Amino acid sequence: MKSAETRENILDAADRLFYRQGYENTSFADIADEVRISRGNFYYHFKSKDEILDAVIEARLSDTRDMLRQWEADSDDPADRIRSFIRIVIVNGADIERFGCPVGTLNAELAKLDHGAKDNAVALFGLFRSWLTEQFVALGRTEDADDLAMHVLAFSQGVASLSNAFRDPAFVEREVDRMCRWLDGILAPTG
Amino acid sequence: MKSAETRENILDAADRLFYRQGYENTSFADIADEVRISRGNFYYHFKSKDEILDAVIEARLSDTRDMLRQWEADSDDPADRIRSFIRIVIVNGADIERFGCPVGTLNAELAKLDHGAKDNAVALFGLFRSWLTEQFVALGRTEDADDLAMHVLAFSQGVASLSNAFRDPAFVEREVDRMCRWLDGILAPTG
DNA sequence: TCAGAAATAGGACAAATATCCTAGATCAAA
DNA sequence: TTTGATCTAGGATATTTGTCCTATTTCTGA
Repeated sequence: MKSAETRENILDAADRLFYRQGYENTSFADIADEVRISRGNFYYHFKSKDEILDAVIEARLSDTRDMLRQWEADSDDPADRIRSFIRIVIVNGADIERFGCPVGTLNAELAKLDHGAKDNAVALFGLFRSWLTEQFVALGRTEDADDLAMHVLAFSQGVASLSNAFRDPAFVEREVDRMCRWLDGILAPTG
Repeated sequence: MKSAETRENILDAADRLFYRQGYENTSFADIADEVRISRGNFYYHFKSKDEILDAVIEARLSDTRDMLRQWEADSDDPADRIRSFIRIVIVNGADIERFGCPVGTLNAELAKLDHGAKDNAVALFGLFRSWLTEQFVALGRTEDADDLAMHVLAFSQGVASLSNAFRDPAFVEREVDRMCRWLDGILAPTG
């Protein structure tokens, strides 16, 4: 069945273009050109632009789950896992400099468009949020685990936003270091 | 001369709509409807959409300078001034929940559009950055004043992004408190 | 091999949009 | 009051975009 492959190609191109150009600013023609497919074929696989967006978000959710699982596999230490998250802004530094955080910028755009898929995009944030919360719970911070998770999320969004604006890798590294020190402080409180 | 007034009205409407709907997603018709003016009249005052964007950013730069001056007038204490900045996310909380940070979201959108006005938008960030830097210098942190300024900026961007996603005022307050405690730590180091 | 289903191509179309153009209205100064 | 500049309205246009439709090609199972 060739269908699944074409669908996958469309999805990949849409994912990439939505990230780089934004959802609204990406046309069917853009995607079709990238996949080297006709608009007609396009509509055979996706009935509307909204449907592609839903599928793209679904794919990102799935990819994110895989990444989180990978981080879990990489280390049993919740602190290490959290550090894996903190370092995303370095690992994906080049893309973030050019296009911002894929989660944050999609969410911001959909909020402005008042688009129905915004909740799905928020679910992407939710994935990181609940995963980070789990790690903090595992570290014994049962009561404020969610607050700490949100703090770490906020860090990554702030760094991504300014990285996209000023394009200064040194700033990103400094903030990552600072965040890691903060995490160390969480682990071994001085009080 | 009625001209200046009409131009001002167009600018106000464009500013508001660009913030709420995004630049790309706001059409001339949208602005014209809001101002109750014809498209023709429109083009008498602005030759292109890009020209309006430039003017909007210019206006925001001017408004921001006024706000910073006001904060300077409100207190001679640099720490108080920095706290004024930190509290923006609460003062403008309602708008940020719905539309995100006007600076950050515009910047993100223009980066994706690869729009020439992106540098102007970054200048908006730059205004806050240099102002915050000045305050930290006044606090005696000459060496790392800019780093600290960027850290405070990153805070506001992170909080704005997540506020826009999750719409939780309690989170915003917690992060503001945390940031103020961090600032206190800067002022009176324990070491 | 062959019929029916699946997949693809590309033209057609209506709506939206940025921009242009021209005619009419308004206003300030002589 | 008249004249010329300024301002405004709205139609015209070319382009883009999302969507639909039909014809053709490719694949699959009997």
